Amino acid sequence: MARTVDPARHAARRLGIVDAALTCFARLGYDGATTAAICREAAIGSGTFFHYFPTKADVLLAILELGTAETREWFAAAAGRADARAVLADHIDRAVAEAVDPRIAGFVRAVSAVLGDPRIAAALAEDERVLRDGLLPWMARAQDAGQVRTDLLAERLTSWLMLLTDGFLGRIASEPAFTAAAEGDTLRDVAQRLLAP
Amino acid sequence: MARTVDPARHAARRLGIVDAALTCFARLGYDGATTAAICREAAIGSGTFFHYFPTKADVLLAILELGTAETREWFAAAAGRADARAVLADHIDRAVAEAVDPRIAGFVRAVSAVLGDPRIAAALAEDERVLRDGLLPWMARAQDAGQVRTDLLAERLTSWLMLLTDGFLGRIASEPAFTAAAEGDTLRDVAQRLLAP
Amino acid sequence: MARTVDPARHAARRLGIVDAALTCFARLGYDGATTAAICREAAIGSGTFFHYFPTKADVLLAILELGTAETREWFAAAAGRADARAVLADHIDRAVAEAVDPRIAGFVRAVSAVLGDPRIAAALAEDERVLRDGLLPWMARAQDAGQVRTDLLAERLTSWLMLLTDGFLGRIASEPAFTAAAEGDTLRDVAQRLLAP
Amino acid sequence: MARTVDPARHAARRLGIVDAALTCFARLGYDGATTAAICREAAIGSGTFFHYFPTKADVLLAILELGTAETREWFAAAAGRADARAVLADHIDRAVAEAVDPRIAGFVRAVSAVLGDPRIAAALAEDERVLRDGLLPWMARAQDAGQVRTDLLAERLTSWLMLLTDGFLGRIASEPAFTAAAEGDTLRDVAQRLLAP
DNA sequence: CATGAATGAGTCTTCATTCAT
DNA sequence: AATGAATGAAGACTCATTCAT
Repeated sequence: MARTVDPARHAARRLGIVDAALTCFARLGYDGATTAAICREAAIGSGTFFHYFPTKADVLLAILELGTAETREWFAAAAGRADARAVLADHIDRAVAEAVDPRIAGFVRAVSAVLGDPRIAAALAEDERVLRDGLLPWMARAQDAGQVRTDLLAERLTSWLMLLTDGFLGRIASEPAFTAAAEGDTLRDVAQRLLAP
Repeated sequence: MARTVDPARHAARRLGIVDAALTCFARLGYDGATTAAICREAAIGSGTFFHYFPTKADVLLAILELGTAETREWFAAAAGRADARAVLADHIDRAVAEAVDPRIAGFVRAVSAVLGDPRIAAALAEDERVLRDGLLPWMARAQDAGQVRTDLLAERLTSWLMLLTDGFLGRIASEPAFTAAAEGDTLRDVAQRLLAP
Repeated sequence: MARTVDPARHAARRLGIVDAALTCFARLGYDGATTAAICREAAIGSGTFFHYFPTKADVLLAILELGTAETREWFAAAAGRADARAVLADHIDRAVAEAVDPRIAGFVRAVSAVLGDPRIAAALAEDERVLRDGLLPWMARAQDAGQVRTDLLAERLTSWLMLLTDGFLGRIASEPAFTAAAEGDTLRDVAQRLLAP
Repeated sequence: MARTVDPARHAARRLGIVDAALTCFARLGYDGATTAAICREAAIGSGTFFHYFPTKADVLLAILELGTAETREWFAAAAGRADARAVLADHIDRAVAEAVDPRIAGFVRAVSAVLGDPRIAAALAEDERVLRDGLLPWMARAQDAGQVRTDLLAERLTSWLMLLTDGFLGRIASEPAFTAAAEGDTLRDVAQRLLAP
């Protein structure tokens, strides 16, 4: 009776749950997304759910960590590029591309409902930190290169850039006519206006 | 036959509950803010809470409606002013002033957790509508006066202005170092950059 | 400061509450009839209610005791009559007459929901006892006079007579077409058939 | 993939809850029978209760429907019999047999406390209807055969027969000395006297 | 005397989580 | 590994009752 643990199968199933949870969190909010609802969406039994995740909060953590990892990779890939301003522009593009998945905005909203949980607050802070740490050196370099304004510290400029992309997501969540596809160009323009020397 | 109606006392008590609820919602999120917690904060018994509000959701609605009413009044007071660009600028100032209460940002986050409730979704939509309907004519007038750019429709420019103020609140909620006091001037500057022809 | 306690006014008000309570109990059942509902029906404040009755159960007790007292008086008035069978017949007539108030049947149902309360169980038992003690001697006398069957003890015959009048009330409560007016004659006939030697 | 559905086990457990609820309703009335009390009686956790019944009212409905189904079956089995009067007599016997479970009378009382709930009112009306619809044709046939009196319409005679069996239950509930065993014969006799031409 | 605002004990119900199969 | 029946802690809300005015 050779148990074929098949890690690929395991990972696939896990991802299926993560995806179902993302859908449910986005649609119903964190508390509204009962584990039962997630299991229904993932077409699994509740037992299976807790076989893959010890806690409901852990799926949310997994989603957050997935995002954080992607961000980390994106900046890792950017390492070595020469044009700092271009990296910042590409970051905006990436934010627009991400916002095309309509669940993202809803999910971001859902997360804020659980900031009471310290693990989730930590994961969110980590996500912020990775993004900020990724952006900050490029912002500084762009300043050095005279590509962006220098009347504000790189730290604050970075915050404002993040304000822009976060606000972009928020608008998508609350205004049906406001879509990533239609407003992406304006986001690029506004970021340009924000950063312009 | 001494009627103890005293509407002033009633209103004061009601406001006390609203205030306690705002505090709790901001700190704990909607679901985290149990009615018990709100009652503790307001220093009342649970019975009293439900004497003033039929439902937990109704306090939240009351808070939202208070905000909507304030917005309505603000625009009512603005009616008749001549300089449209100045009205828009004052709106930004108002947003900054409002964001000085650190609970506001947390509250805004908490609300999004309950969008499943149709009454709350409606109240939030109404809040948006009142703000948008208040801003839109001024934006249009400012365009006519050549005070703001005309390459984007007034509707979209308004959305972007709202994106900015919402994002401002969001940043305050998630970044301790980002305060209304310190960043208010930058908000004014960025709005200026957004709108500049 | 001569306090005019005016006992008449007091009694009238008390009776108003009793009447409102009877209406509510009949319509809503004991638990369904909240003190708030009774106060609304009686057009008084909740404070006034508890000014007249220490407890919700006490109004119900008052209603029961009113009924018991009436029964007691009825039998007191019958004392000295000669024709036992006629007294029994008149008792049936009285039961029919009472059942004309459509609230009675509903009230009887409502009471059974509160038999858990020992005071109410006692009051109900007392009501039964008074009725039984009132009927029993007449039943015995009627047997002695050869007016009713003697194959069953007077005690059991009395129980069966009560079964008939209680069942009559129950039917009125559950079958809209079954009214005291329309079925009173049949009740008299069936009682006659029950008791016939 | 071992499915633990085992419908037999499920049905058994469900029945156990129904039985415990019947006991509690009979002893404590509907409102007095808290879900906690029922769970204690059934030796299950509160969660289990709501795993089987969405609502406390639903157990009561289940009990009622069980009774209605039994009645339906009884009349289905009687279909085709020749002697209508004998069917009516057997119905009386069935009523007596049913009344041997001392909880039945208490349960019947408890139900009347919840007639405010439209679902329960409907279920009770359906129960009545099934019984009446079952009895009526036999009563009519018995009249045609000259086995029962014809001075009252079959409908009214049926009501009176139901009055008798309901009153029988009521007496059992309120008079400890009045038992189904001891008074069953008298019920048969009184029914005979009621129906005799 | 009359009132109704305030109270909190007690209820039903939900839902994340465990565990035997 | 996968399942879903069982669990009980926790929460929203109701309502009889008290008491200051």
